[in-house]
Amino acid sequence: MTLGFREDGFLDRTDWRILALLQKDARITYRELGHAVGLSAPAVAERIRKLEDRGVIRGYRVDIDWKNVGLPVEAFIRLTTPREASRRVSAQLQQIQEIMGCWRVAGPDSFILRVGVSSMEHLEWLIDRLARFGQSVTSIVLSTTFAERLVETLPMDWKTHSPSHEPS
Amino acid sequence: MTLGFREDGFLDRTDWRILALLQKDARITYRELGHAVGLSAPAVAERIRKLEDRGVIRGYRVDIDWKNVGLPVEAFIRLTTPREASRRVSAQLQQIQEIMGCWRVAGPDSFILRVGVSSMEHLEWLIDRLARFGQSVTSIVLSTTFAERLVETLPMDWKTHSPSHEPS
DNA sequence: ATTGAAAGTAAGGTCTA
DNA sequence: TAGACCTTACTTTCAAT
Repeated sequence: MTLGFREDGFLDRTDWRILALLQKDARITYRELGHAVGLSAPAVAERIRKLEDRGVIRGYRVDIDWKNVGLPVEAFIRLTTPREASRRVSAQLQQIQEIMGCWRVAGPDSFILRVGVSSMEHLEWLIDRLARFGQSVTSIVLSTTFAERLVETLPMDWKTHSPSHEPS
Repeated sequence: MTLGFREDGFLDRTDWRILALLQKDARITYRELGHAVGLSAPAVAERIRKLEDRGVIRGYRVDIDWKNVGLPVEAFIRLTTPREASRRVSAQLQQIQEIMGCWRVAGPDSFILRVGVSSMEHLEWLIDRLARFGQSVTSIVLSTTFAERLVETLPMDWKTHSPSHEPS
């Protein structure tokens, strides 16, 4: 049975299969993609074009292992700044090359930063550099369980089963 | 003139230019890439193959805007678990679809999670589900300054200028 | 379905250690 | 001379009208 056109109001089952394959390998050809989902290459290309137009697909990125390019130390830094400074701080944080990701968050912290550095000495330098924006707390990454989950469909079962029913 | 063979002991200038272009668009053709860096397509393909073999390039991923696919709420959750439980917890966290990224960190926190959910109610459910692993602190993302920096070369100037010399 | 573009393969040239 | 790196030419596969 087919089932599942617009299951979630947005993407049908074929769209999700295409997205799953593109998450694994964004350089896959339309032909292979079509073969995998049972469509012609032009049909797949058209679907992908629509996903791009709708803003679902933002682009395609190479996945670089920074620890193999001289940035072996990774950390999260949460930064607390004076509330009124956040716009200015945000602009300045963008100038700092070591910051790989930067999010403004609600709560006592102002920003969460994901950083990549070449050494502990380098990290120390970075923390000192951030000091003038406010207080920071650094958590050095010991290991990455996963940095990017493969999402094959929306999590939809959460309403049906209660957390307390799960096995320990 | 060429210049820059193994400037940093790892990648030469051409490798970095290729990586920069692949970060912007991982589906760019070898021909375009070659044109941009002044090489033939097979030469570029060969360089990329070597970067893959060396583990610098891990793969190619589609960049999906999850807020356009039914996951409008993003948050970071730091989770503190009993030390001895971390291996078991790590395995169980992988089963939770809502967790988009999961890192084991040093310090008082055990894990940092990046999650994507469909609603505040969904987030509440997730937090409850995480409760049995230990204590959690949730920071809801207000805005993303940037989630993935374009890295065009290694940050190498950090040793030369002191943080205190920067403009305010 | 046809046609141009891209990828993959093979053969050969240059430079350097 | 061996190897790293490049080029051109050719064949096969892919994308798009």
